[in-house]
Amino acid sequence: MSDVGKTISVCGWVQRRRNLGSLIFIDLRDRTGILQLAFDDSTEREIFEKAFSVRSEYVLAATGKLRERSSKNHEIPTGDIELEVTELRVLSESETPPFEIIDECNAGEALRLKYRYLDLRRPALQRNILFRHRAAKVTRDYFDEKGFVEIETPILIRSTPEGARDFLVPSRIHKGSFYALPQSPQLYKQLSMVAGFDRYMQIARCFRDEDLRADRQPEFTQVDLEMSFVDMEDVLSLVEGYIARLFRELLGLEVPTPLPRLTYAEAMSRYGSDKPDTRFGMEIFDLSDIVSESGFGVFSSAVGAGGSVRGICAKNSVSALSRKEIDKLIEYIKGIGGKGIAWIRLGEEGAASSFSKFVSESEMSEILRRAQAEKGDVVLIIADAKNSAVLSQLGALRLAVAKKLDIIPKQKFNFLWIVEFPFFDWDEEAQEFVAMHHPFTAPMDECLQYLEIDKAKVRAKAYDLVLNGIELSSGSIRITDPELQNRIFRLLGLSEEEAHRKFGFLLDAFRYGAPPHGGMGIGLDRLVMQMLSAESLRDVVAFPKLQNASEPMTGCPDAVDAKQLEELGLFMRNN
RNA sequence: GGCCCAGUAGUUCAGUUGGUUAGAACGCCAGCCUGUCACGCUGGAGGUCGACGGUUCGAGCCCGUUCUGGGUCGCCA
Repeated sequence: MSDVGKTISVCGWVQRRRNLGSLIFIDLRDRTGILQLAFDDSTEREIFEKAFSVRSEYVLAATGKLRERSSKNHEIPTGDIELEVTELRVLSESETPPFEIIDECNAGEALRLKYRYLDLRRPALQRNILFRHRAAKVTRDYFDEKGFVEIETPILIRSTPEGARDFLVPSRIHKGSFYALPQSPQLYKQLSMVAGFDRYMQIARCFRDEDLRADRQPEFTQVDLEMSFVDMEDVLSLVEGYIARLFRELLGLEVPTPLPRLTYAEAMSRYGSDKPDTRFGMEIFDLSDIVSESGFGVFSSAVGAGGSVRGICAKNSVSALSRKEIDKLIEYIKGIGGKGIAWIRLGEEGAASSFSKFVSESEMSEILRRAQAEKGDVVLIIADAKNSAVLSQLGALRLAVAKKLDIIPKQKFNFLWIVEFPFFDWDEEAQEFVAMHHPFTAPMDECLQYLEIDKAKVRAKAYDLVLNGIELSSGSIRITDPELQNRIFRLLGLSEEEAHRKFGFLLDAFRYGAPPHGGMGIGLDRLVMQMLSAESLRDVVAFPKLQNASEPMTGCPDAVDAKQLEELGLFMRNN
């Protein structure tokens, strides 16, 4: 190192102190790494004693001369040098932390979140947060270069009771009225298009008052985009450029573009999911034609009732998927609303099946041929009178089996566009068609003719970007034609009056020259999580919430005092 | 709201069929140690076994209730 011999000052936290009697080493840590401080018989007595009294996580300022170590450590970048300390100040003492500040620390998440400021000192989390910073930087650079304008949209907005639950904020000035926190800047970015900012972007905080998951936080960050005078292809290729740039600059990986595409219908029939993980095969096959007349009533009645019988084939899994393990899978399927699983195990000593006594040999061999099953494989079959149930259960089963067999390759990034989403979604409870997307999503041009006649046939100009089975982003081309918009509102059972009450400001805006536009929102937290192969969003969000939506460090949410409630004109019911 | 898993030392965990004084590792404290780097060696402190109730001569262990955390389904246009 060229700096050897120089006198420098450093500040940082004590990672570790090694006391060898008349020789003390301290590993001083800051976010750039570790530097070893050395104290020996040449060190002034007073300083040596100070070094002796230092403990983990004390904050130190040390001055001294950099020198080569007499025995080097090749494990760390600064392993060749150390600081011969001539001045030492303890800037701050530290109590013993509740867990060790090391990457190998496996203290419980709740404890680590209670002391998040300590957790964040761990190099792994420091790296994640810095990585995220760089991702945000690349994002701004890319879209700036493409002519996008970053516009901040409000956090206190009008509640639009569509989709997820809103977080509400009571108004003091307008008692009894509430703001909502945005689920996304959707309406404002569309208004920005009307305002003539034909390329908008924002790294936007979004809020949804729904239950949490490992990949779902109540507040999250989205790279939010909207563009005027574009069609779907423009949006897709722009986002592909963004993804490619991000992976190139941050990971040194080339993401081949254009990214592969699947229609929603294809994704559902092959993977049983609108966000398929394509890092492994195990695609779904249809057995309905083979078993429609089957002696196995479960099969034939499912087909007869308009449903289907489909399966997946788990290659080389006969030892991993014992009957006991299959029973567990059956329990799992029952847990998500299924009736069960029919199975065939192709073991060394021949085939065993849960339904062989009900079907003919020829039927069985046809099933195996369709499954492309060979010795060592296990075929899992689901039958239901509802096609969508068969597919979604097999989709879930496919993932569960892949995890069980550990056949999902790590360090692989499979991007996938899902296009041609259905415009309407059949609501089983209400027995009616409801919007699958927000009501400003445009139907595909060739589907306009079916709007009133055959809702199931209508597809939307909507698209999702999926990465390794996780929905990263979704977007659409919007409706800007007031006539079509009113038609859609009617079809969704929204009266003109109601539509105007909810979205009047947007509809009004569209009367004054609305450019055709479309856009997308890309989940930054999820994207960064995937890029870092992190297990949970909590590894890439600096101050996340627990599964119960609380934050143990600050103790939020919490009750407020009576005066605050009174000012807001609110009262609490005691139950 | 449903289902599954886990709560034992500061932390991560072990704890046999219900049986004497509940253990380990790391961390912490003290002593020894001149080249460590996950330093080493010796010693020490540290526990309402999540809480409540029950069964039993006897409960960390069995039963019930409850609380907490995680995962998941519902939910997330």
